[in-house]
Amino acid sequence: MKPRVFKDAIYEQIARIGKSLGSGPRLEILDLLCQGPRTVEVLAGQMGQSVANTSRHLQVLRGARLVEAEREGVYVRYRLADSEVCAFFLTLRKLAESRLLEVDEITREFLEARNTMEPVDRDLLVERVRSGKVTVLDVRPAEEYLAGHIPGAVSIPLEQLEERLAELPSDREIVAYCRGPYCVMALDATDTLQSNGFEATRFEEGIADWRARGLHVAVGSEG
Amino acid sequence: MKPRVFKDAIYEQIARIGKSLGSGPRLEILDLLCQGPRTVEVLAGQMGQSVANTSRHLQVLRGARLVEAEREGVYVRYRLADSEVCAFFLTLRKLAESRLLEVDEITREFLEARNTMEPVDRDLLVERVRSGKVTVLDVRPAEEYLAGHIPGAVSIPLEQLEERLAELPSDREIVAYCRGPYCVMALDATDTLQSNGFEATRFEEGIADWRARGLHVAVGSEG
DNA sequence: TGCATATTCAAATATTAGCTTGAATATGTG
DNA sequence: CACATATTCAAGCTAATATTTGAATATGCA
Repeated sequence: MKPRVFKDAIYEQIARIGKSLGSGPRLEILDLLCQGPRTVEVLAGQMGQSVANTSRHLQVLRGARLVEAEREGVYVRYRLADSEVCAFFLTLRKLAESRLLEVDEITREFLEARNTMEPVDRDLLVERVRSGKVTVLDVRPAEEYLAGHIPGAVSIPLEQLEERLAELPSDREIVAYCRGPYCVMALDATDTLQSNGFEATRFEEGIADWRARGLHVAVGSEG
Repeated sequence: MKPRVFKDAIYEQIARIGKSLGSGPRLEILDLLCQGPRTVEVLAGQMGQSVANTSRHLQVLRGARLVEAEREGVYVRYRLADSEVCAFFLTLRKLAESRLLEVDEITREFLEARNTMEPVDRDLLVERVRSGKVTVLDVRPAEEYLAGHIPGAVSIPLEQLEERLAELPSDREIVAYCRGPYCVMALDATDTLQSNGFEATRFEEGIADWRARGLHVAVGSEG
Protein backbone atom coordinates (compact mmCIF):
# COMPACT_ATOMS: atom_id res chain seq x y z
CA MET A 1 0.00 0.00 0.00
CA LYS A 2 1.39 3.36 -1.02
CA PRO A 3 1.69 6.10 1.62
CA ARG A 4 -0.75 8.28 -0.32
CA VAL A 5 -3.38 5.55 -0.29
CA PHE A 6 -2.74 4.91 3.39
CA LYS A 7 -3.12 8.56 4.35
CA ASP A 8 -6.22 9.04 2.24
CA ALA A 9 -7.78 5.99 3.86
CA ILE A 10 -6.99 7.19 7.38
CA TYR A 11 -8.25 10.73 6.86
CA GLU A 12 -11.36 9.36 5.18
CA GLN A 13 -12.01 7.32 8.31
CA ILE A 14 -11.68 10.35 10.55
CA ALA A 15 -13.96 12.17 8.13
CA ARG A 16 -16.65 9.55 8.86
CA ILE A 17 -16.95 11.08 12.30
CA GLY A 18 -16.72 14.58 10.85
CA LYS A 19 -19.52 13.91 8.38
CA SER A 20 -21.76 12.65 11.15
CA LEU A 21 -21.22 15.94 13.00
CA GLY A 22 -22.19 18.03 9.99
CA SER A 23 -25.90 18.19 10.65
CA GLY A 24 -27.83 20.26 13.20
CA PRO A 25 -30.38 17.57 14.07
CA ARG A 26 -27.61 15.02 14.68
CA LEU A 27 -25.81 17.37 17.03
CA GLU A 28 -29.04 17.88 18.93
CA ILE A 29 -29.39 14.11 19.20
CA LEU A 30 -25.89 13.85 20.64
CA ASP A 31 -26.66 16.63 23.08
CA LEU A 32 -29.81 14.86 24.24
CA LEU A 33 -28.05 11.50 24.51
CA CYS A 34 -25.49 13.17 26.77
CA GLN A 35 -28.34 13.38 29.30
CA GLY A 36 -28.95 9.65 29.07
CA PRO A 37 -30.27 6.89 26.76
CA ARG A 38 -33.53 7.41 24.88
CA THR A 39 -35.79 5.55 22.49
CA VAL A 40 -36.24 6.71 18.91
CA GLU A 41 -39.76 7.88 19.61
CA VAL A 42 -38.76 9.96 22.64
CA LEU A 43 -35.88 11.56 20.73
CA ALA A 44 -38.15 12.37 17.80
CA GLY A 45 -40.67 13.94 20.16
CA GLN A 46 -38.10 16.04 21.97
CA MET A 47 -36.66 17.30 18.70
CA GLY A 48 -39.93 17.88 16.88
CA GLN A 49 -38.85 15.63 14.04
CA SER A 50 -40.48 12.66 12.35
CA VAL A 51 -39.63 9.24 13.74
CA ALA A 52 -38.39 7.99 10.38
CA ASN A 53 -36.06 10.92 9.97
CA THR A 54 -34.77 10.62 13.53
CA SER A 55 -34.14 6.93 12.95
CA ARG A 56 -32.15 7.79 9.85
CA HIS A 57 -29.97 10.27 11.71
CA LEU A 58 -29.40 7.75 14.47
CA GLN A 59 -28.09 5.27 11.96
CA VAL A 60 -25.67 7.78 10.56
CA LEU A 61 -24.38 8.33 14.09
CA ARG A 62 -24.23 4.59 14.61
CA GLY A 63 -22.28 4.25 11.38
CA ALA A 64 -19.73 6.66 12.83
CA ARG A 65 -19.68 4.51 15.98
CA LEU A 66 -20.74 7.43 18.16
CA VAL A 67 -23.96 5.82 19.39
CA GLU A 68 -25.12 2.29 20.06
CA ALA A 69 -28.57 0.74 19.87
CA GLU A 70 -30.06 -1.88 22.10
CA ARG A 71 -33.42 -3.54 21.71
CA GLU A 72 -35.62 -3.40 24.80
CA GLY A 73 -38.84 -5.24 24.05
CA VAL A 74 -40.72 -3.30 21.47
CA TYR A 75 -38.47 -0.26 21.83
CA VAL A 76 -34.94 0.39 20.63
CA ARG A 77 -32.93 2.43 23.07
CA TYR A 78 -30.00 4.50 21.82
CA ARG A 79 -27.08 5.62 23.96
CA LEU A 80 -23.70 7.22 23.43
CA ALA A 81 -21.15 4.55 22.57
CA ASP A 82 -18.76 5.82 25.22
CA SER A 83 -18.50 8.65 27.74
CA GLU A 84 -15.62 9.90 25.58
CA VAL A 85 -18.22 10.82 22.97
CA CYS A 86 -20.00 13.11 25.40
CA ALA A 87 -16.73 14.77 26.35
CA PHE A 88 -15.94 15.19 22.69
CA PHE A 89 -19.30 16.79 21.98
CA LEU A 90 -18.70 19.30 24.77
CA THR A 91 -15.28 20.08 23.29
CA LEU A 92 -16.86 20.68 19.89
CA ARG A 93 -19.56 22.87 21.40
CA LYS A 94 -16.95 24.87 23.26
CA LEU A 95 -14.89 25.26 20.11
CA ALA A 96 -17.96 26.56 18.28
CA GLU A 97 -18.68 28.99 21.12
CA SER A 98 -15.17 30.37 21.09
CA ARG A 99 -14.60 30.43 17.33
CA LEU A 100 -18.02 31.37 15.96
CA LEU A 101 -19.20 34.81 16.94
CA GLU A 102 -22.62 33.88 15.61
CA VAL A 103 -23.24 31.50 18.51
CA ASP A 104 -22.91 34.32 20.97
CA GLU A 105 -24.95 36.67 18.82
CA ILE A 106 -27.83 34.25 18.44
CA THR A 107 -27.83 33.50 22.16
CA ARG A 108 -27.79 37.17 23.12
CA GLU A 109 -30.56 37.95 20.68
CA PHE A 110 -32.67 35.15 22.10
CA LEU A 111 -32.10 36.18 25.70
CA GLU A 112 -32.71 39.86 25.05
CA ALA A 113 -36.04 39.05 23.41
CA ARG A 114 -36.95 37.35 26.68
CA ASN A 115 -35.62 40.25 28.76
CA THR A 116 -33.26 37.83 30.42
CA MET A 117 -29.87 38.79 31.73
CA GLU A 118 -27.31 36.05 31.99
CA PRO A 119 -25.02 35.92 35.01
CA VAL A 120 -21.50 36.71 33.94
CA ASP A 121 -19.20 34.89 36.32
CA ARG A 122 -19.73 31.24 35.56
CA ASP A 123 -17.04 29.88 37.86
CA LEU A 124 -18.36 31.84 40.82
CA LEU A 125 -21.80 30.34 40.28
CA VAL A 126 -20.29 26.86 40.06
CA GLU A 127 -18.62 27.48 43.38
CA ARG A 128 -21.84 28.62 45.07
CA VAL A 129 -23.69 25.62 43.65
CA ARG A 130 -20.92 23.23 44.62
CA SER A 131 -20.59 24.48 48.17
CA GLY A 132 -24.35 24.27 48.83
CA LYS A 133 -24.74 27.97 49.61
CA VAL A 134 -27.84 28.00 47.41
CA THR A 135 -30.74 25.65 46.79
CA VAL A 136 -30.11 23.86 43.52
CA LEU A 137 -33.16 22.97 41.46
CA ASP A 138 -33.17 20.39 38.66
CA VAL A 139 -36.13 21.04 36.35
CA ARG A 140 -35.54 18.23 33.86
CA PRO A 141 -37.88 15.23 33.61
CA ALA A 142 -37.55 12.94 36.63
CA GLU A 143 -35.82 10.14 34.70
CA GLU A 144 -33.03 12.45 33.63
CA TYR A 145 -32.56 13.55 37.22
CA LEU A 146 -32.31 9.89 38.24
CA ALA A 147 -29.74 9.20 35.50
CA GLY A 148 -27.44 11.84 37.01
CA HIS A 149 -27.74 15.17 38.78
CA ILE A 150 -25.79 17.77 40.71
CA PRO A 151 -25.29 16.53 44.28
CA GLY A 152 -27.83 18.07 46.63
CA ALA A 153 -30.15 19.19 43.85
CA VAL A 154 -33.91 19.02 44.32
CA SER A 155 -35.90 17.52 41.44
CA ILE A 156 -39.03 19.34 40.30
CA PRO A 157 -39.74 18.84 36.59
CA LEU A 158 -40.73 22.07 34.89
CA GLU A 159 -44.34 20.98 34.26
CA GLN A 160 -44.90 20.46 37.99
CA LEU A 161 -43.13 23.60 39.14
CA GLU A 162 -46.14 25.89 39.63
CA GLU A 163 -48.01 23.39 41.79
CA ARG A 164 -44.98 22.51 43.90
CA LEU A 165 -43.67 25.98 44.70
CA ALA A 166 -44.34 25.38 48.40
CA GLU A 167 -41.48 22.86 48.49
CA LEU A 168 -38.97 25.62 47.79
CA PRO A 169 -37.46 28.05 50.32
CA SER A 170 -38.50 31.70 49.98
CA ASP A 171 -35.63 33.03 52.09
CA ARG A 172 -32.79 31.43 50.16
CA GLU A 173 -31.50 31.86 46.64
CA ILE A 174 -32.56 29.19 44.18
CA VAL A 175 -30.36 28.20 41.24
CA ALA A 176 -32.16 26.30 38.50
CA TYR A 177 -30.47 24.20 35.86
CA CYS A 178 -31.55 21.90 33.03
CA ARG A 179 -29.78 20.22 30.09
CA GLY A 180 -27.29 22.88 29.21
CA PRO A 181 -26.79 26.32 27.72
CA TYR A 182 -29.20 25.82 24.80
CA CYS A 183 -32.00 24.25 26.79
CA VAL A 184 -34.69 26.69 27.83
CA MET A 185 -36.29 24.82 30.73
CA ALA A 186 -34.24 26.52 33.42
CA LEU A 187 -35.02 29.90 31.84
CA ASP A 188 -38.73 29.20 32.07
CA ALA A 189 -38.25 28.01 35.64
CA THR A 190 -36.48 31.15 36.82
CA ASP A 191 -39.20 33.26 35.17
CA THR A 192 -41.87 31.34 37.06
CA LEU A 193 -39.94 31.51 40.32
CA GLN A 194 -39.17 35.21 40.06
CA SER A 195 -42.77 36.14 39.28
CA ASN A 196 -43.78 34.22 42.40
CA GLY A 197 -41.43 36.21 44.58
CA PHE A 198 -38.51 33.79 44.76
CA GLU A 199 -34.91 34.83 44.30
CA ALA A 200 -33.91 32.65 41.37
CA THR A 201 -30.91 32.42 39.05
CA ARG A 202 -30.26 30.24 36.05
CA PHE A 203 -27.24 27.94 35.96
CA GLU A 204 -26.60 27.41 32.27
CA GLU A 205 -24.44 24.32 32.43
CA GLY A 206 -25.83 20.82 32.29
CA ILE A 207 -24.86 17.64 34.05
CA ALA A 208 -22.40 16.75 31.28
CA ASP A 209 -20.52 20.04 31.80
CA TRP A 210 -20.57 19.37 35.53
CA ARG A 211 -19.00 15.96 34.97
CA ALA A 212 -16.48 17.42 32.52
CA ARG A 213 -15.37 19.81 35.24
CA GLY A 214 -14.40 16.72 37.19
CA LEU A 215 -17.10 17.25 39.82
CA HIS A 216 -19.10 14.48 41.43
CA VAL A 217 -22.39 13.46 39.86
CA ALA A 218 -25.14 11.94 42.01
CA VAL A 219 -27.33 9.18 40.58
CA GLY A 220 -30.76 7.80 41.48
CA SER A 221 -32.39 9.37 44.50
CA GLU A 222 -28.99 9.99 46.08
CA GLY A 223 -28.43 13.42 47.69
CA MET B 1 -37.59 34.04 18.72
CA LYS B 2 -39.11 30.66 19.57
CA PRO B 3 -36.98 28.13 21.47
CA ARG B 4 -37.15 25.73 18.54
CA VAL B 5 -35.79 28.36 16.15
CA PHE B 6 -33.09 29.28 18.65
CA LYS B 7 -31.96 25.68 19.13
CA ASP B 8 -31.98 24.94 15.41
CA ALA B 9 -29.88 28.04 14.79
CA ILE B 10 -27.35 27.10 17.47
CA TYR B 11 -26.96 23.49 16.37
CA GLU B 12 -26.70 24.63 12.77
CA GLN B 13 -23.80 26.84 13.79
CA ILE B 14 -22.01 23.99 15.50
CA ALA B 15 -22.69 21.93 12.40
CA ARG B 16 -20.71 24.48 10.38
CA ILE B 17 -17.62 23.18 12.12
CA GLY B 18 -18.83 19.60 11.76
CA LYS B 19 -19.36 19.98 8.02
CA SER B 20 -15.86 21.36 7.60
CA LEU B 21 -14.51 18.22 9.29
CA GLY B 22 -16.39 15.90 6.96
CA SER B 23 -13.78 15.64 4.24
CA GLY B 24 -10.53 13.70 4.18
CA PRO B 25 -8.51 16.36 2.33
CA ARG B 26 -9.61 19.03 4.80
CA LEU B 27 -8.56 16.92 7.76
CA GLU B 28 -5.18 16.43 6.15
CA ILE B 29 -4.91 20.20 5.75
CA LEU B 30 -5.65 20.67 9.44
CA ASP B 31 -3.08 18.04 10.33
CA LEU B 32 -0.45 19.77 8.21
CA LEU B 33 -1.31 23.20 9.60
CA CYS B 34 -0.78 21.80 13.10
CA GLN B 35 2.91 21.65 12.13
CA GLY B 36 2.91 25.33 11.22
CA PRO B 37 1.63 27.88 8.67
CA ARG B 38 1.87 27.13 4.97
CA THR B 39 1.07 28.74 1.64
CA VAL B 40 -1.62 27.32 -0.62
CA GLU B 41 0.96 26.09 -3.08
CA VAL B 42 2.98 24.24 -0.45
CA LEU B 43 -0.13 22.64 1.00
CA ALA B 44 -1.30 21.54 -2.44
CA GLY B 45 2.12 20.08 -3.15
CA GLN B 46 2.28 18.17 0.12
CA MET B 47 -1.19 16.74 -0.41
CA GLY B 48 -0.89 15.93 -4.09
CA GLN B 49 -3.95 18.04 -4.89
CA SER B 50 -4.56 20.84 -7.36
CA VAL B 51 -3.99 24.37 -6.09
CA ALA B 52 -7.53 25.43 -6.98
CA ASN B 53 -9.05 22.56 -5.07
CA THR B 54 -6.81 23.12 -2.08
CA SER B 55 -7.75 26.79 -2.09
CA ARG B 56 -11.40 25.83 -2.08
CA HIS B 57 -10.97 23.50 0.89
CA LEU B 58 -9.08 26.21 2.74
CA GLN B 59 -11.98 28.56 2.29
CA VAL B 60 -14.38 26.04 3.70
CA LEU B 61 -12.13 25.77 6.75
CA ARG B 62 -11.92 29.55 6.92
CA GLY B 63 -15.70 29.75 6.73
CA ALA B 64 -15.82 27.53 9.81
CA ARG B 65 -13.29 29.88 11.45
CA LEU B 66 -10.79 27.08 11.94
CA VAL B 67 -8.04 28.65 9.83
CA GLU B 68 -6.98 32.19 9.00
CA ALA B 69 -5.26 33.60 5.94
CA GLU B 70 -2.65 36.32 5.76
CA ARG B 71 -1.15 37.83 2.66
CA GLU B 72 2.65 37.78 2.56
CA GLY B 73 3.77 39.47 -0.62
CA VAL B 74 2.67 37.36 -3.50
CA TYR B 75 1.80 34.41 -1.28
CA VAL B 76 -1.14 33.80 1.03
CA ARG B 77 -0.15 32.00 4.17
CA TYR B 78 -2.73 29.93 6.04
CA ARG B 79 -2.51 29.07 9.73
CA LEU B 80 -4.77 27.55 12.37
CA ALA B 81 -6.98 30.25 13.83
CA ASP B 82 -6.04 29.24 17.37
CA SER B 83 -3.99 26.60 19.15
CA GLU B 84 -7.33 25.33 20.46
CA VAL B 85 -8.04 24.14 16.90
CA CYS B 86 -4.95 21.95 16.92
CA ALA B 87 -5.90 20.48 20.30
CA PHE B 88 -9.38 19.83 18.96
CA PHE B 89 -8.05 18.08 15.88
CA LEU B 90 -5.97 15.79 18.08
CA THR B 91 -9.06 15.02 20.17
CA LEU B 92 -10.99 14.14 17.03
CA ARG B 93 -8.16 11.96 15.76
CA LYS B 94 -7.99 10.19 19.10
CA LEU B 95 -11.73 9.65 19.10
CA ALA B 96 -11.50 8.12 15.63
CA GLU B 97 -8.64 5.87 16.75
CA SER B 98 -10.55 4.60 19.75
CA ARG B 99 -14.01 4.31 18.16
CA LEU B 100 -13.22 3.15 14.62
CA LEU B 101 -11.63 -0.26 14.41
CA GLU B 102 -10.89 0.48 10.76
CA VAL B 103 -8.21 3.03 11.67
CA ASP B 104 -6.24 0.39 13.50
CA GLU B 105 -6.81 -2.18 10.78
CA ILE B 106 -5.64 0.12 8.00
CA THR B 107 -2.57 1.12 9.99
CA ARG B 108 -1.66 -2.46 10.81
CA GLU B 109 -2.13 -3.52 7.21
CA PHE B 110 0.12 -0.71 6.02
CA LEU B 111 2.82 -1.44 8.55
CA GLU B 112 2.77 -5.19 7.93
CA ALA B 113 3.21 -4.62 4.21
CA ARG B 114 6.37 -2.72 5.12
CA ASN B 115 7.49 -5.41 7.56
CA THR B 116 7.47 -2.79 10.28
CA MET B 117 6.72 -3.55 13.88
CA GLU B 118 5.40 -0.69 15.97
CA PRO B 119 6.66 -0.27 19.52
CA VAL B 120 3.87 -1.02 21.93
CA ASP B 121 4.51 1.07 25.02
CA ARG B 122 4.04 4.64 23.91
CA ASP B 123 4.43 6.24 27.33
CA LEU B 124 7.71 4.44 27.99
CA LEU B 125 9.09 5.77 24.72
CA VAL B 126 7.95 9.28 25.62
CA GLU B 127 9.83 8.96 28.88
CA ARG B 128 13.04 7.82 27.19
CA VAL B 129 12.77 10.65 24.66
CA ARG B 130 11.99 13.20 27.34
CA SER B 131 14.82 12.20 29.64
CA GLY B 132 17.41 12.33 26.85
CA LYS B 133 18.43 8.69 27.19
CA VAL B 134 18.29 8.40 23.40
CA THR B 135 19.27 10.60 20.48
CA VAL B 136 16.13 12.17 19.09
CA LEU B 137 16.04 12.79 15.36
CA ASP B 138 13.62 15.16 13.66
CA VAL B 139 13.35 14.25 9.97
CA ARG B 140 10.84 16.89 8.90
CA PRO B 141 11.80 19.77 6.60
CA ALA B 142 14.04 22.28 8.37
CA GLU B 143 11.38 25.00 8.54
CA GLU B 144 9.03 22.73 10.46
CA TYR B 145 11.82 21.91 12.89
CA LEU B 146 12.39 25.64 13.41
CA ALA B 147 8.65 26.21 14.00
CA GLY B 148 8.75 23.79 16.92
CA HIS B 149 10.52 20.58 17.88
CA ILE B 150 11.17 18.19 20.74
CA PRO B 151 13.83 19.69 23.04
CA GLY B 152 17.25 18.23 22.31
CA ALA B 153 16.24 16.84 18.93
CA VAL B 154 18.69 16.90 16.03
CA SER B 155 17.33 18.12 12.69
CA ILE B 156 18.15 16.12 9.58
CA PRO B 157 15.45 16.33 6.91
CA LEU B 158 14.68 12.95 5.39
CA GLU B 159 16.11 13.86 1.95
CA GLN B 160 19.49 14.63 3.49
CA LEU B 161 19.61 11.64 5.82
CA GLU B 162 21.76 9.29 3.72
CA GLU B 163 24.49 11.85 3.15
CA ARG B 164 24.55 13.01 6.78
CA LEU B 165 24.63 9.64 8.55
CA ALA B 166 28.05 10.48 9.96
CA GLU B 167 26.47 13.09 12.22
CA LEU B 168 24.60 10.41 14.13
CA PRO B 169 25.99 8.24 16.94
CA SER B 170 26.41 4.54 16.14
CA ASP B 171 26.67 3.46 19.77
CA ARG B 172 23.45 5.00 20.99
CA GLU B 173 19.79 4.34 20.20
CA ILE B 174 18.22 6.83 17.76
CA VAL B 175 14.54 7.67 17.95
CA ALA B 176 13.16 9.30 14.80
CA TYR B 177 9.93 11.28 14.62
CA CYS B 178 8.08 13.34 12.03
CA ARG B 179 4.61 14.86 11.78
CA GLY B 180 2.60 12.24 13.57
CA PRO B 181 1.23 8.71 13.39
CA TYR B 182 0.08 8.93 9.76
CA CYS B 183 3.21 10.53 8.41
CA VAL B 184 5.67 8.08 6.89
CA MET B 185 8.88 10.08 7.01
CA ALA B 186 10.06 8.63 10.33
CA LEU B 187 9.31 5.13 9.04
CA ASP B 188 11.53 5.71 6.01
CA ALA B 189 14.18 7.17 8.29
CA THR B 190 14.31 4.17 10.63
CA ASP B 191 14.51 1.87 7.61
CA THR B 192 17.47 3.82 6.27
CA LEU B 193 19.15 3.95 9.66
CA GLN B 194 18.65 0.27 10.41
CA SER B 195 20.00 -0.85 7.05
CA ASN B 196 23.09 1.26 7.78
CA GLY B 197 23.71 -0.46 11.07
CA PHE B 198 22.16 2.06 13.43
CA GLU B 199 19.83 1.12 16.27
CA ALA B 200 16.76 3.11 15.35
CA THR B 201 13.17 3.29 16.57
CA ARG B 202 10.23 5.28 15.34
CA PHE B 203 8.39 7.66 17.66
CA GLU B 204 4.94 7.95 16.13
CA GLU B 205 3.77 11.11 17.82
CA GLY B 206 4.27 14.55 16.35
CA ILE B 207 5.09 17.89 17.88
CA ALA B 208 1.38 18.65 18.36
CA ASP B 209 0.93 15.50 20.44
CA TRP B 210 4.03 16.41 22.39
CA ARG B 211 2.58 19.82 23.15
CA ALA B 212 -0.80 18.30 24.01
CA ARG B 213 0.96 16.15 26.61
CA GLY B 214 1.94 19.41 28.26
CA LEU B 215 5.63 18.96 27.47
CA HIS B 216 7.95 21.76 26.51
CA VAL B 217 8.43 22.56 22.82
CA ALA B 218 11.67 24.11 21.61
CA VAL B 219 11.58 26.68 18.80
CA GLY B 220 14.17 28.02 16.34
CA SER B 221 17.63 26.59 16.75
CA GLU B 222 17.08 26.21 20.49
CA GLY B 223 18.16 22.91 22.11
C1' DT C 1 2.96 51.01 -16.58
C1' DG C 2 3.06 46.24 -17.92
C1' DC C 3 4.48 41.48 -17.15
C1' DA C 4 4.89 37.21 -14.28
C1' DT C 5 3.18 34.59 -10.66
C1' DA C 6 0.04 33.14 -6.75
C1' DT C 7 -4.41 32.76 -5.58
C1' DT C 8 -9.30 32.95 -6.09
C1' DC C 9 -13.57 32.81 -8.57
C1' DA C 10 -17.21 30.88 -11.73
C1' DA C 11 -19.32 27.44 -14.32
C1' DA C 12 -20.26 22.68 -15.02
C1' DT C 13 -20.72 17.93 -13.75
C1' DA C 14 -21.00 13.97 -10.74
C1' DT C 15 -21.71 12.49 -6.31
C1' DT C 16 -23.68 12.55 -1.93
C1' DA C 17 -26.91 13.89 1.77
C1' DG C 18 -31.56 15.47 3.84
C1' DC C 19 -36.28 14.95 4.28
C1' DT C 20 -40.91 13.02 3.23
C1' DT C 21 -43.98 9.40 2.27
C1' DG C 22 -45.59 4.85 2.30
C1' DA C 23 -44.45 0.15 2.91
C1' DA C 24 -41.90 -3.56 5.38
C1' DT C 25 -40.00 -5.75 9.52
C1' DA C 26 -39.87 -7.16 14.25
C1' DT C 27 -41.54 -7.59 18.82
C1' DG C 28 -45.09 -8.20 22.47
C1' DT C 29 -49.89 -9.38 23.49
C1' DG C 30 -54.55 -11.29 23.26
C1' DC D 1 -51.80 -17.15 15.10
C1' DA D 2 -53.20 -12.49 14.20
C1' DC D 3 -53.06 -7.79 15.66
C1' DA D 4 -50.99 -3.43 17.42
C1' DT D 5 -47.06 -0.75 17.91
C1' DA D 6 -42.10 0.69 17.33
C1' DT D 7 -38.69 0.95 14.19
C1' DT D 8 -36.46 0.54 9.81
C1' DC D 9 -36.23 0.46 4.87
C1' DA D 10 -36.88 2.13 0.01
C1' DA D 11 -38.08 5.45 -3.41
C1' DG D 12 -38.06 9.99 -4.94
C1' DC D 13 -37.27 14.70 -4.85
C1' DT D 14 -34.52 18.64 -3.53
C1' DA D 15 -30.39 20.69 -1.98
C1' DA D 16 -25.61 20.76 -0.99
C1' DT D 17 -20.80 19.35 -1.94
C1' DA D 18 -16.31 17.81 -4.43
C1' DT D 19 -13.69 18.33 -8.19
C1' DT D 20 -12.05 20.08 -12.62
C1' DT D 21 -11.23 23.63 -15.94
C1' DG D 22 -10.50 28.13 -17.55
C1' DA D 23 -10.80 32.87 -16.55
C1' DA D 24 -10.21 36.74 -13.30
C1' DT D 25 -7.85 39.20 -9.61
C1' DA D 26 -4.04 40.92 -6.94
C1' DT D 27 0.67 41.56 -5.82
C1' DG D 28 5.74 42.26 -6.74
C1' DC D 29 9.06 43.62 -9.86
C1' DA D 30 11.22 45.43 -14.07
